[in-house]
Amino acid sequence: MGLMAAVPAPPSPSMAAPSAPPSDPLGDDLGWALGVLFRAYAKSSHAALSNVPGGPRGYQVLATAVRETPRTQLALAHQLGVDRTVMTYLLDDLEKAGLVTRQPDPADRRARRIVATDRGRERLRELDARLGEVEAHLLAGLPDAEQSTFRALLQRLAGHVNTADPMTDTCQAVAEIDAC
Amino acid sequence: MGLMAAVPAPPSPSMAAPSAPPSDPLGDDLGWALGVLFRAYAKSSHAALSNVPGGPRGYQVLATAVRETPRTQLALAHQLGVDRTVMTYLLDDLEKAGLVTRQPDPADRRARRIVATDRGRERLRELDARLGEVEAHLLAGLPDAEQSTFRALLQRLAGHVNTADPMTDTCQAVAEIDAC
DNA sequence: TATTGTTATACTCTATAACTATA
DNA sequence: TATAGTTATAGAGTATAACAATA
Repeated sequence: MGLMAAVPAPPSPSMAAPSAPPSDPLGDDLGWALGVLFRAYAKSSHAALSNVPGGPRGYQVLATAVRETPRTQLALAHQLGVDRTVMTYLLDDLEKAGLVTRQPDPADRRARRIVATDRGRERLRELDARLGEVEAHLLAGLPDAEQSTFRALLQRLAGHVNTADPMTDTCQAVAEIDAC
Repeated sequence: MGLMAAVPAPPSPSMAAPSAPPSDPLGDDLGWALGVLFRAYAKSSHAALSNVPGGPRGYQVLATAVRETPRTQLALAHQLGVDRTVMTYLLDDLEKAGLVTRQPDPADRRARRIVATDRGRERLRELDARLGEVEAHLLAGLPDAEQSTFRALLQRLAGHVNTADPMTDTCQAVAEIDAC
């Protein structure tokens, strides 16, 4: 049983991982492999997104602003799973960089709609191209056919995991833990 | 291009993730799926390891102490990819819990060899059982045959990624970034 | 009174540097 | 002088709470 390293909470991304799977006589090592792959992707995408204020999360905000109909800050925060106070900082920086603007919501004068600027749209195209390279490079160790297989299986798994109630599931899987 | 949420550095584990892949007209969404799966595993394993001081990293130290020949703190730190100062705190807690002991290195009086106690060995067995359940549950959305396929492909990918020089690779993948 | 967004404060975790003891 | 381990300090990043404007 491997377990990816440094799972819990890297405040500064301690993305270092064990260079070898902890001796696991029983065979496979899902946690370790998953952690290695995730960290590799996180590291590469972080580099690919050094262009965006806020890094990966700034990218997500920008992408949502470009691709979906304008949303309020709070809606954006919920959708992306970040705190609303963090969203404020993120938007401050993105707006300063001229990639998005805060516009008054005609229906609610408390709220602000986040819309991408032309510059933001253009920037997003660059970033998506870079991310495409990162993804391709991450899978480069596999022949094409197996890349497709892996992507498909991963997608299906993520769909299942995402659909299921996370907390219920966690407690089912680890029934003997009292904290649940 | 999805990109898992909150990639960079959750000081407190902001493990929240977008509940849906950012609209991606081009099809697949590797980053999002990888992030969802990783976070699900991180969350479940964190719960499964609430029993160990230091959480997932405490588990790794314990597992290494049990399964490999005794190592010095510094060797452990390098092997697991953590700072040596963090290793001190980790070992303080593990030793306080009676799971490992610091023993003098006969060859170097500066160094300490980390060895697991009987209690530590027993605890590790429990934890491995729990992690096994977590892994099984994570893959439960796939039929058995495809679980094996996924595990095998993931393992191969992790092997490749881990072998390649990470920094060189990152810069190759994102050639236009000056920071490299 | 409740809610959107902002600001200020405290907390968590990590990395940096300074210190002790050995080599 | 360099290294193993410890301790103290500062830093990055998040969450909590208090605040202003509006509903």
